[in-house]
Amino acid sequence: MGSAMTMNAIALPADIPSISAKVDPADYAAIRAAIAVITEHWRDQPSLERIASEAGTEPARLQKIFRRWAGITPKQFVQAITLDHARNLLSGEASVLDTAYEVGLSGPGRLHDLFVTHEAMTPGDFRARGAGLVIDWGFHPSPFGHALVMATDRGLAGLAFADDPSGFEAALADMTRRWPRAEYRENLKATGPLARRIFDPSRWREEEPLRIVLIGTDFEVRVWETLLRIPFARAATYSQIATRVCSPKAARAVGAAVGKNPLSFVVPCHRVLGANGALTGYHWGLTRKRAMLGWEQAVSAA
DNA sequence: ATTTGGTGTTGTG
DNA sequence: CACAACACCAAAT
Repeated sequence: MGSAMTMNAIALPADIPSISAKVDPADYAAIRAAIAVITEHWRDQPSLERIASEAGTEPARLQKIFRRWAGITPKQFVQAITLDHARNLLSGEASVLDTAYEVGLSGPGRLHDLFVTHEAMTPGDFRARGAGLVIDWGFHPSPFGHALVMATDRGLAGLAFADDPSGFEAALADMTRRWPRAEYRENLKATGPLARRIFDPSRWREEEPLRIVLIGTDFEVRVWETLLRIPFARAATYSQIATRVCSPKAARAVGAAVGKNPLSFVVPCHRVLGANGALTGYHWGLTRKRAMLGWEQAVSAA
């Protein structure tokens, strides 16, 4: 970890507002450990006892909090993340993206998604107009660890993750580095409602779309827009996205752009897999990517 | 199983 | 302007 960035004095308020979902976010640490174990050993279908012991938890407690988090048991989760299953996410039919464009973001019979309206800001715009841009930020609990929410008055601009408070500084530095000219201020009052809404599917409403601001190059923004068309609990490959945005050969360029997505989860870069169904990479850790995919499977099965 | 060669975009000098 | 780096991919060892 580089220490050139001295981002001291991150105030940690005592009263972190908790999200209203049925998930107790404090348990994510145990859940994350369990998922890490599962990720390592899913090939040999580990038992609940083994998962719990290797994760340093009691089986009964793990069963309970995991179920509250995902709606399914750790054992079912093991089945949900096998390679075969990941391949199934990639479309049975033509292409998830093709059908998404035909049907629209959310059609009948398809799960609702986090409705989003976006406006793009090119780096040029940002430099010119964003000279006085103020970004409010705050850490909030989420089903995937502590979430760093960053917002402007024009909408949500950044979403990052940290496993525990010791990672806050790094996460914040990672994000502020992307828009060096902006002015940052901690403001939980502004970011709290966004955090609550983003991670609670029951609050996703078509009538009140979530406003987001995409700050990136032309190409990057086009890639991120395409990601928004991948339906909930489904997945697409890098080359499918490349075909849509540019040329099928551009898969690698797409990978680079996907990796720079500043709005993880909201812009669902976790739904992009390699051509063989393997999870290729994730800026905030492959474990978290698996957690998000598994969580979506569980939520959509309900 | 691993290696290789072809790719588009971006950041750096 | 050139060049390396990249969350890729298919084909050839």
